[in-house]
Amino acid sequence: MAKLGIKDIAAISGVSPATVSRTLRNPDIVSEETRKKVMKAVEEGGYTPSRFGANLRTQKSGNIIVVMPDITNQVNAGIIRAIEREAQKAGYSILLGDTQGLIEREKHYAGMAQSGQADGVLLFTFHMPFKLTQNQPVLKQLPPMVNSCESIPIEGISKVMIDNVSGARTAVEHLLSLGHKRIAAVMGPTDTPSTVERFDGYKSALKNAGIQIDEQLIIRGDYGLDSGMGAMEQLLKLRMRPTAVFCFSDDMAIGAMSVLQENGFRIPQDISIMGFDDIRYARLMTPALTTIHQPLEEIGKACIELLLEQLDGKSEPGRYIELPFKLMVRQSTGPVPTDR
Amino acid sequence: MAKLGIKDIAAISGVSPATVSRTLRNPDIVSEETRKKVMKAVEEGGYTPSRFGANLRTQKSGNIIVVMPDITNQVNAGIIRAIEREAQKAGYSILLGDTQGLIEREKHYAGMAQSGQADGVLLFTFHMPFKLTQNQPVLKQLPPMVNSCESIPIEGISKVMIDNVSGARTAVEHLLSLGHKRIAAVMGPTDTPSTVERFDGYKSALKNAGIQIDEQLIIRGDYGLDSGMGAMEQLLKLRMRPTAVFCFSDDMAIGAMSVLQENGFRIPQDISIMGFDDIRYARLMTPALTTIHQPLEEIGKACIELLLEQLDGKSEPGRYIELPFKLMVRQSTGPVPTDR
DNA sequence: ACTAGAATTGAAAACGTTTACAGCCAAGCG
DNA sequence: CGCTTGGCTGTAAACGTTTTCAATTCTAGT
Repeated sequence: MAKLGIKDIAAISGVSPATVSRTLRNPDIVSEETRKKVMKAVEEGGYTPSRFGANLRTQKSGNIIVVMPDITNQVNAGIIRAIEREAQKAGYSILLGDTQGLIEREKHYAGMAQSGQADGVLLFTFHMPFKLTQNQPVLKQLPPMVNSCESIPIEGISKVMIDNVSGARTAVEHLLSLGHKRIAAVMGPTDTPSTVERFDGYKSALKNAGIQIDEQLIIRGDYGLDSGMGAMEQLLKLRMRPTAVFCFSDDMAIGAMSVLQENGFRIPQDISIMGFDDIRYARLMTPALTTIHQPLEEIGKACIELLLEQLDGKSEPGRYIELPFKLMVRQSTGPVPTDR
Repeated sequence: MAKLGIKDIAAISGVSPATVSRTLRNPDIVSEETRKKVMKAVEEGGYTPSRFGANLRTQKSGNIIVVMPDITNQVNAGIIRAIEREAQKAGYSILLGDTQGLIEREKHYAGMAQSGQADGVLLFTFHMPFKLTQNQPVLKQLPPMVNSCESIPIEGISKVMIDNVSGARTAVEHLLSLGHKRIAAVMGPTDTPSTVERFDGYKSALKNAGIQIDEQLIIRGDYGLDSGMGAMEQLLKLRMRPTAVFCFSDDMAIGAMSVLQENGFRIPQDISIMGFDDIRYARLMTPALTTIHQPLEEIGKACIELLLEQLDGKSEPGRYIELPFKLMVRQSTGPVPTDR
C-alpha cells in the first residue's frame, strides 16, 4: 500500500484536492458536511500532508536555525530549551547549529536561511555570517534574524542582551563592598564582546573605587572549566595573591574553586570566588557560588518573540531588548581576610 | 532584484536547467567548459539552489529529528553535540525535539518523519511514538530510526546502549569492596528502563554479597539535582543511616553531596557518595565524584552511524550496539567508617 | 418569482528542483 | 567510410501541495 497523497484523499472523499487542503488548513471555510467526509478519509487513510509540497508552494520551511558555539554549555542549553518550546508553540521547528567555534560552520548554518531550509536565524555568535554590500540598507540584505548573547557590531540587527558591563560592575562592587582590594579577573576569550564588556565593567568598578588595575591579576580564559583551573593555578603562584577572584563564567569559577580546595584554601575565608551566569550547579557547590544570574528562559523567549515578529512581517528588524541580570549572593564570597 | 532560480542561471549561462543541476550536484558528468560557464553564472548571481524544489523532487529533507526529554541535561547535551557534528559531516541537519517529558510532544516530533520533515528519527525516550499494527513486521512500519539511552521494549529496533545493569553492579561492587554494607540507592523515575536496569544491577550486587535489601534505603528520584537533595534529606532522617549512597545520576549525587556538606557530614569519611554518568562537573566537585562514565561522544556517533546505514539502505534496522562504561574512582567514596 | 450577494467548491496554475529518456556529436573501430 | 560507442546535453515529466479565480449553489430580500 503506497503512501496516500492529497489526491487520493480527495478521490476517496469525493471532493477536489483543493477542498482537502482547505479542510486541513482552514476548516472554517468548508461546510460541515464536507469537512466530515474529508476528515473521515484522512483518519482512515492515515494521511499526513507532505511537507515537501506545502513548503514548495508556500516558500516556507517552518524551521528556525539556531546558531550557537556550544550546546553543551549550560547557558546555551538553557536558552535553546526555551527557544524550542516557544517555537513549537508558534508552529516552528528548531534546527540545531552547533558551530563548535568554527566560522565556516557558522556560515554554513546561516546559509540555510538562503536556501530555504530555515525561515529565520537565531545567532548566538558575534560574526556576521552574511555578506553585506554597501549599496543597500543592512535590513534589506538579511534574512529574518535575531542576535543574542554575543553582540554583532552592526546597526539594524534585532538583539536580545543583558547588560554585561553593569553585570560585571555589580559583581565587582559586591566584592569591593566586602573590603576586597586585590580582585582578580578570569576572562573569557578576549575577542568575544561579552568578555570585552565584562572586562569594561570590572575596570569601571575598580576605577570608581580608586583602585589601580594590576595586570598580574588579569587572566585570559575561555569560559570553560579547565581554563578556570589553569587560571587559578596561575593566580596561586603570585607573590601577592588576590583576595577575591571574579570569573567571567560559572564554569571557570567552578574550576577555580576546585583548584583552590585541592590546595587547602578555604572559600571564602582565604579567597572569595565570584562567578557569572548562575548555572544550575552554582547553588549546589560547596560553598554555594555567588554569581550574576542570567535569565535564560526570558532570553530564549525574547529571541523567538523578536524573530516571529519579523517572520510575520509585523515589525522591522532593529529592535533591542535588554533583560535584567541579578546578583545572587551566596557563600563563596565573604569579607576580605584581616589576618596576615 | 528578485531571487534567481535555476532557470535564470540556465539562461544566463546558455544551458538547460538540467545541466545547471548536474553541474552543482554531479560536476564530474559535465564537460569542463560547461562547468566553468555555469559556475561563473552561479557565483555572479549568488545563486543558492532552493531546497524546496529539491526536497520535493527527491523526497528527502536532509533532516534528522532528535527526540530527547531534556536537552539541558549534560548527558543529553553531550550526546546531541556529537550527533550534530557527525550528521553535518554526512550532509544532514539536526532538528531538535525536546519533549520536556510530554508524550504528546514525543508523538509530534516522531510525526515529522511521516510528513517528510525529517528522514530519520533518533529516539532517546522509551515510548514507541508510532502506531504499530499486527499484520506487518515491525520493521516495515517504522521510518528509519535508532533508539538510545532509554530502551524501547520492542524487537527489531536499532539501539545504542550501555549495559546499565553491569554499570550499576560495578558501582555497588566498588562500594562493597570498601566495606560498605548499608548502601542506599537514589533512583531515577521508576518507569524508565534505565532506572529499572540500574536497580537490577544494584540488587544483584547486593545479592551476590549476601546482603539483604533494606527498603528504607531505596529512594525514588527523577535524575534531577533537587530530587538528589530531597533523597539525601530523607536518608539523613533515618535511624540507621547508610554509609554509602549510590545515586543513579551525577546530578542527584551532586544534590546529595550538597545536602550532606550543608549538614556538616564529611564525604567520604562519614558517608560515601557514588554517581552515574560522569558529567563534566563530576571531577570538579569537592570531593571529586566517584561515578560510572558514559561515553557520550561514542553514543552519539554510534547513533548516527546506525541511522545513516538505514537511510542509505545499506542495512536493515535491528542492530544493537553496546558501548562500554567505565568506573571512575575518585574521592567521594572511601572505606566504611569504623567508629561508632 | 427574481436577483444580489454570500457560501462553498473545483479547475488549474504555480512553486523550483531532479532525473529518465532521448538525441546529438565526435571519436574509435573495423 | 559506415557503424558503434560513449560523452554530454536538452526536453519534459514528475514531485505534492496551496491558492487564485471562476463557477455553482444557496439564502434572503424585494
